[in-house]
Amino acid sequence: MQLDTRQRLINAGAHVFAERGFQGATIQEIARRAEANIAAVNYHFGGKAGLYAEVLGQQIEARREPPPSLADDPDNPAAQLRAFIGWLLPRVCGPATQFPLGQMQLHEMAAASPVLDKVVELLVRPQLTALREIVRALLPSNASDEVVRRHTLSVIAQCVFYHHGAPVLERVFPEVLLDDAEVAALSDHIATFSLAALRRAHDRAAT
Amino acid sequence: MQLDTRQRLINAGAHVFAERGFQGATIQEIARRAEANIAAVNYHFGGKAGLYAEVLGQQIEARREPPPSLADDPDNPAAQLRAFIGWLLPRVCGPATQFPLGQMQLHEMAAASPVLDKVVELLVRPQLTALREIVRALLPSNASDEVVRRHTLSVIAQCVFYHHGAPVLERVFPEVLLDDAEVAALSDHIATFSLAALRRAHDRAAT
DNA sequence: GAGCGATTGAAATGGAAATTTGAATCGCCT
DNA sequence: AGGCGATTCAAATTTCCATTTCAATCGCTC
Repeated sequence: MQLDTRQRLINAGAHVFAERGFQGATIQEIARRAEANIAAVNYHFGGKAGLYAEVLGQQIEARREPPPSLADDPDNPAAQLRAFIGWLLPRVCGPATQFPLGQMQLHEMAAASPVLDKVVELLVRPQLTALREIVRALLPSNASDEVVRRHTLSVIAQCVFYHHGAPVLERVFPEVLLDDAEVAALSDHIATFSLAALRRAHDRAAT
Repeated sequence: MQLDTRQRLINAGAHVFAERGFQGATIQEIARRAEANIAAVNYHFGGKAGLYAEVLGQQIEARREPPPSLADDPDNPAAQLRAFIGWLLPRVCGPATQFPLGQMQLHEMAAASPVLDKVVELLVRPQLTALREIVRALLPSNASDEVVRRHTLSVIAQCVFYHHGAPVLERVFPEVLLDDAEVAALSDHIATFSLAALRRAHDRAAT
């Protein structure tokens, strides 16, 4: 069945904004892909900015499920870390067509706009908070907030790298294809790598 | 002393392109900051694109020193890893005014252009190759290329994260100031974290 | 099927920004 | 000083794109 013009514009906008960012996108291209007239953008959304806001709102809404948190299984933080990474990685490094939000965020980071604040508060901060509690449970109980923060960011860094670094990675390692199997293997590697480092920090503090 | 117009345009262009990217930058602003006439851009560089290429060329040239490599001290790969991270981190997360190339690369990654290829070949690949040899020396000798690559990327990920993630990080952790002392502490953390993970991978293979 | 608000379409309008132009000025050499 | 190529300047010109306009069409109610 055929979606109405309004929704077709939102879908097309998601792809074009993801590819080119807000500035680089043209409503001509969006309208062409949506098989709609350019005037429809202004009619339905009041302008390019209105469409952008609407696209972002829908994208954020579409992936608002909470991440695995320590509360799910307080006695096994190592398993929770694996679960968290397995949950996050496909979300940040899946194909752009599947998760345009990631590409849009990348554009936002290069040219911050007010909507970046919205993305941070609604998406990034809850994820970071959940991960921090898992990491805290894996570190010695007297670890300072600063130490916990640095370890948390070391884990997150490995996950988002495959997203932020994609344009560079596919040039340096063109043979690596980020399909589902590769993402699963990566998720396993990142969890093992991080747990090894965290365990060692824990052991060292015990001596 | 006063630089000539050509060089003033390149310097001003570096800042403006770093802040706004190629698309977002206007030659009006560049000319204004360089205290030059907009026609000078076309006269000296043939256009905005020509100036961009020239800025990028100078920036790449300015930081072409080779990274610490395993050949410097083949018997102590752990120290080499520390040296490498201590070398790379200030280069990727220093202030934008000091290293505009980082900001420009971020813009490039969000909207890849032909010059990204140049950045990758001249800067990224040599650094990645050097780090890979260090990591290989820290892993069991029978580690596959794939395993070495993943561990290498886990190390790099932690370094570039503070650059790519800066706009988000300063919103989530506004209290963290990336001054020289913090960069040094981070460099130490990343090296310790990574060495712990690598050692553990090595020990596990030995059993 | 007539009327009417909601939507769509093609063609203007307007503004911002890159590029071009041609005259004015500078630096230097004789 | 005078000439000449290199450079700078202000003022067009052109291009690209968002937005507006207004006429045409659709979908629904009476």
